[in-house]
Amino acid sequence: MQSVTLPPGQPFNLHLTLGCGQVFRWTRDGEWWTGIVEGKVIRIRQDARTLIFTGADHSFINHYFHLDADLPAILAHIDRDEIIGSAIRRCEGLRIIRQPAWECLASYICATYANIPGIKKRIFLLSKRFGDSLVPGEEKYYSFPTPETLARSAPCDVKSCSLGYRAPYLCETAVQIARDPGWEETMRSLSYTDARKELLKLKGVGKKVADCVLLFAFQNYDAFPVDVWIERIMKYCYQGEENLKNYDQIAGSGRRMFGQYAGYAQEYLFCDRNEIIPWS
DNA sequence: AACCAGGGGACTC
DNA sequence: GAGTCCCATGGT
Repeated sequence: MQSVTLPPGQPFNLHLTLGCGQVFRWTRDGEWWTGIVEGKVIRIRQDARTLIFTGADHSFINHYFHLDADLPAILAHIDRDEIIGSAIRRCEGLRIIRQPAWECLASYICATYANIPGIKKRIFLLSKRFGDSLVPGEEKYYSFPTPETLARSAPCDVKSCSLGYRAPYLCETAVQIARDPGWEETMRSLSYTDARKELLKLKGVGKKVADCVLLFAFQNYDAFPVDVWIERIMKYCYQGEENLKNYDQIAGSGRRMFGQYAGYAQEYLFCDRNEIIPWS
């Protein structure tokens, strides 16, 4: 059992961070969360300013949960009005996780037009079917399958994982990534615009998925993914001051309004969606 | 530019 | 058990 103490003045809320829908491989049991990241089974709970965990080391926890970032400074950047201000108050301590790139890409391809419980189930089935068992004897913990494994699982019986019409997209993208071992490194060397263009070449990756991957896997904190909830929130709250008809207008407005940490604003708005949208 | 298919789980009633 | 919705994309 290891622990880290949060730096003074740095808010962190484990439940919000793991439960807000940015990651799909964590499950909560009371105060404890269990997750699988990069082939490791991690258990973690928060006790006030202390994180208690097994399965990973300090530097991993620090990096993964973005604890090295100055969250109050980030929130000060995006705190431009009462709506985001309320979201910040209600969701304070939510941090954007640094996700493994391939798993993030694959997960958000599977996440298209699906609800979060359904996404979690699909990712679990995919890992169970194609990943490696991490705790022999237990049928719960499997690594996320590599692109090579999925690419080989010809012509993709990935369909057995409730992926529906997403299955061929995931398989095609797995083939593409498997062919390009330097993909992640290349992506990290590109600008937001160029990296986005590369992502959009992949099957099953449209603007929304691309922006999620840029934000969650490649730390482009100015990316502003627009899903149905963000679209509703933006239209409900900012219709008067912005043109918000299509994806580019909404994402562009978000990026202009919230600046270099627009992605953090997006996560806080998404997290607070049930309070912002009165009929949800 | 605007429509529509596609698969299926989760949730509501 | 029907109806609706869901962190959208691809194709026409």
